[in-house]
Amino acid sequence: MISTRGRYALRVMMDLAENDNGSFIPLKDIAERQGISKKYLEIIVKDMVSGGLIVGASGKGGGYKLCKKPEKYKIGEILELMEGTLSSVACLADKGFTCDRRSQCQTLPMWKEYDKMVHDFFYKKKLSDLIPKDK
Amino acid sequence: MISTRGRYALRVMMDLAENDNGSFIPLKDIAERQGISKKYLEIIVKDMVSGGLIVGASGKGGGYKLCKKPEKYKIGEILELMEGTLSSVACLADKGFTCDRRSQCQTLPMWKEYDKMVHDFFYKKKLSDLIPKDK
DNA sequence: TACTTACCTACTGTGTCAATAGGTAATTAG
DNA sequence: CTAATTACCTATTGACACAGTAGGTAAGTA
Repeated sequence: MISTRGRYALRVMMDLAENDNGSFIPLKDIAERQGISKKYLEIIVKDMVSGGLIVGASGKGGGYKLCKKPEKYKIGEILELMEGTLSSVACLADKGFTCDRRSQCQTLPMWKEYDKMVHDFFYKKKLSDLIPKDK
Repeated sequence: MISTRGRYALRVMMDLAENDNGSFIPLKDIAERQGISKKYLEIIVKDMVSGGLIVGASGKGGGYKLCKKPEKYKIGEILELMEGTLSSVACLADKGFTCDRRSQCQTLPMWKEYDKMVHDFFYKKKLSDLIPKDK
């Protein structure tokens, strides 16, 4: 289940794309437009900065800005950064996961097939796909 | 992320299918074969009975049994029963969920598309698809 | 009657989710 | 230089789910 972290991050990205005017956009504005607690968004946006999705600038005139064009962002990279993984099961999500039944596991192929489908779905979609053009 | 409830339930179903000999199979045997705590399985299996996936019988010679042929079970129905929902977001999972942004939500179509894809994937797969034929 | 098996209630430790609270550091406008 | 603005930081909280464990009761068979 996609949590608010991923969903809010997506909305922040969309808000930044839709309200882009070349300068930085304060979080206060985003929070008000989106109807999300600014305090909570701070945590989310912080991770988006450290994850390289957006850039932040302190001080007056500061705020946040996309660092790529909306069509360059894949929805998958946004969700994966915020959710940690898009994998359906622990044995595929954790890199160092060990399972002594792995070789004989009869469900693993299905989970792999599922994971690939999910990955493809979200990596085919771009941030720009979510924004109405007639704006 | 699919939890142990769903994954273990799947393994119990497969175990029942593979070891079917017409009579009831004790949980003890299943737990040993699968390497899962019997105590924990009790909780899971209880819900599988009340959900109508399998039938249980008490007393000596008791245990559990499938109530349909393996090819009649859809993986989706098993997972959905155990996980509560397969939906990706709360606004689609909860029936009584209200969101005042629903009408203007720009991500909802994507979530709906995703949910449909996931649903189709797991409802196309049958329990029998997971069992090797050369057994 | 003894044995086996499902079924029931209760509890626990760990972790995540979704925030809230109260600060500090950086930057700019006046 | 000062005040205002803004990002950024640490800590805490309550609720809840996850993954079990523990110990008992009811049901059915040999």
